[in-house]
Parts: sequence; C-alpha cells; structure tokens
Amino acid sequence: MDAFYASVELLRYPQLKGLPVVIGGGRRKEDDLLGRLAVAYPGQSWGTENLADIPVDFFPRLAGYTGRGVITTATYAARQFGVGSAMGLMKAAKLCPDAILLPVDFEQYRHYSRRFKSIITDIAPLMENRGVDEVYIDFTDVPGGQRDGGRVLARLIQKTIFEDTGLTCSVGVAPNKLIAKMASEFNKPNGISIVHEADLQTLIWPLACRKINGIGPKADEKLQQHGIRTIGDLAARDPIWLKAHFGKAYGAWLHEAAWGRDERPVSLESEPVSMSRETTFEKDLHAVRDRQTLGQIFTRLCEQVAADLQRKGYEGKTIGIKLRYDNFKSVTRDQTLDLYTADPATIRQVAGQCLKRVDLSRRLRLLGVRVGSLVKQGTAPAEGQPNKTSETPDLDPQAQLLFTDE
DNA sequence: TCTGGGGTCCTAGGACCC
DNA sequence: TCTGGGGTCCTAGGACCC
Repeated sequence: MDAFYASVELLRYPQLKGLPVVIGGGRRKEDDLLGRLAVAYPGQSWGTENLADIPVDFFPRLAGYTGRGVITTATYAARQFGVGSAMGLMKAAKLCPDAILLPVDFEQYRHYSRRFKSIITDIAPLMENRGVDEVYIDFTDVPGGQRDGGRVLARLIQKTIFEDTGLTCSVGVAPNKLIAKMASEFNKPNGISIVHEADLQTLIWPLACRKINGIGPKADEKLQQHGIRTIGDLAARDPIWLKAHFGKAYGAWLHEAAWGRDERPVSLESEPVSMSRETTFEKDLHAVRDRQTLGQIFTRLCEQVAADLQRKGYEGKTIGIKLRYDNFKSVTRDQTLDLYTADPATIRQVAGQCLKRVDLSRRLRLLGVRVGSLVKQGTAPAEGQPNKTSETPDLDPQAQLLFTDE
C-alpha cells in the first residue's frame, strides 16, 4: 500500500491532500484534534461526516515538536523535504517545520488493512501477510493470472481496492517473492512493475545491495567495505568468498539473492510466536527515584500483554522483559515456566523476577514485557519435566527491591 | 535534535539427556 | 593421565522487517 498510514488519514482529512503530512510521535495535548475542536467551535459536534470541514490551519504542525517520537509514514509531498520513515520528529521538524503532524491511529489502519486484504483474497486466495500494509500473492493458479504477464490481475486488484477504499497500492510481479518485492518499488505510487527472469542484469543488478529484502544497514556497511555496492557487484563475487566473510548460511543466501533465486513459497496464515508491549518514556526514569511510576508502567504493560493474549486466544510459557538504557543499549531477560499462562498476575510476577537480573542503576528510557513460546489457548501440551535453566545471578540486590516487588 | 512499537529469525553457549 | 557424540531446550543478543 502506498504511504499507507498517511493515505488512510487523507481519507478522513481530504483537505490535506497534496500537503506535507507526517504520521507518528507520542501524543501531545495539541495533537488531540477533537479536543481542540471542541474548544474552538463550542456547540459544534465533530464526527466522521464533517472532519473534512476542519480548516487546514487548524492542524498541528511539526514545528516545536519536543517528544521522542519518530515518523511512521510521510506523504509524498513531505518526502520532498527529505523526511521519511523512522526519522526522529525533532529532526523532521527542522527539515519541514510546516508539515502537518497527525498521531497514529492503529485501529483505523487495521480496519483498512482487513478491507484491502479481504479484497485480495476474494480475487487470489493464496495471500501471505507481511504486516499491516503489505502482502505477497501467488498468481500462479488464479484464472487469468498469466494474462499480460500478470498485469491484468494486478490492475484488477488495484482497481478493486481503490473503488472500495480509495487507497492506492503498488504491485510488483515476478517469478518469486524476492524479485516481486523489489519490483513493487519500481513504480510507486499506484504503479505496476513486471520483472522477468531475463531482466535480472538490466533491472536488478544496477540496484544498491540495500534494495534486497534481508540486507539491512549492518550487512550493507560490511559489503561496501569490500567494495560491493550494487547487486551486480554482489553477484560477481565467488560464493566461497561470500561464505568465508559472511558466514555459511548468510553468505550462501547473499549469492542466491544476487542471482535472483528464491524458492520460498507464498505461505498462508502462520501462528504467532510471541506477543509484547513496550513503551518509551517521555523522559528517562530511574529505578529508585521513579520507582512508583515505573512500577505502574510495568504493571500496565503486563496487563496489556495479558489482555492481548486473551483477546486473541493464546497463552505462553516464556515471560521476558526488555529494557533500554539512557545510552540506548538494550538488554533482555526471560524465563520459561512449566505451565502456559495468559494471566496478568503471573506474568507480572515472573517478569518481576527477570527484572532482578539486570542492572537498574542506569537511567532507563524503555521498558517492555514479552510472552513467547505461544500456543492456542486450551491446546497447551502436557506439562513437561521441570525446565533446565541456565542460572543468571541476580544483580545489584539493593536497586532491585525498590521497584520489582511493588 | 538523537533514535517508536511490534514482530521474526538466527546464532552461540551451556545444561541436560541418552 | 585426558575428557564421545548427538540431540533438544533455554537464554541473550542482534539483524532485519513493516
């Protein structure tokens, strides 16, 4: 989907079309549009039917943003200013102070996500979810899937989604997922791109290695150090050399990817492995000095993850925590139980034990709670032998007591 | 002016078992 | 007088993705 979050917001606020808009960030009072409208226009009620009447000048701007949020999506107009996904909003505010800032509304995005996905599965049932705004589709056995190299079906999907939701998407058609993903980037927004096996050298090899789904910033940096910048450069390397420098499995995969080879099937629904909740604080907190605040946040995270599990019908037996220190270093601790659970009190208790095994003398910027090793509720395998645990000793007992046992 | 939240998968060492 | 070999599970960290 093209600029998905932003495009969904533009459905509600069409008056913002063509303007630089970014979605993201923590909530500020100024971001509470409806609250501000109630003050500015007393007696008028604002609902789905007249949101389009809100004057553009009324929307909050990026200028003066002071929180720790990042951009999740920017409209194409905003991208002109050099702002984009994952950029800190403070930095974005320097680049484009007049951009309109809207808070994220996952509820709404999930709603449109379900809608466009159900349109797709009506047309082509073999669909794989790749998050809220992206899917892989296997056209192979869909009637008409081969017409004009897949272009006919791609167009049908685009048209049907647009007519139902008003949203546009970009489609890449290729012999496998790896190339299709790259192809989908060629013609954004609202484009279709078809890449055949024979187009590898002309269309794929000139691209930066980073365009391969699976080569991130770290691998790219290392590749560049060896003079490998394009996928063609990568394809030219001896696979034995790649394995020696990048590890057996990853080296072999790099070679295959550069040659456009990918045998992964388009797979239908898969079971979740873990669920988690985490939060970055407005300001760094200290285990001792901010003990009460941290205790409340910690309990809330446990309750939220328990509620998520129960709502979706899962329970897990590995309970873990994650901290991020003021220096941005993260640590995790987890513990596996003999029993599966989705109970907030149990999660709170075990997560509290995990907290005792980390250094709490540094200030914290993030706290998270995770439950893993999930099974569908009621299908928990029989209780096994007691766990073999590799003991990690408790640290800094003084600091621990202060908020872990609240 | 620092850097969200929710995930998956991989690696590597140690415990433990046969 | 020198320490097997294979397998699984647990834990921690990290890369990567949307």
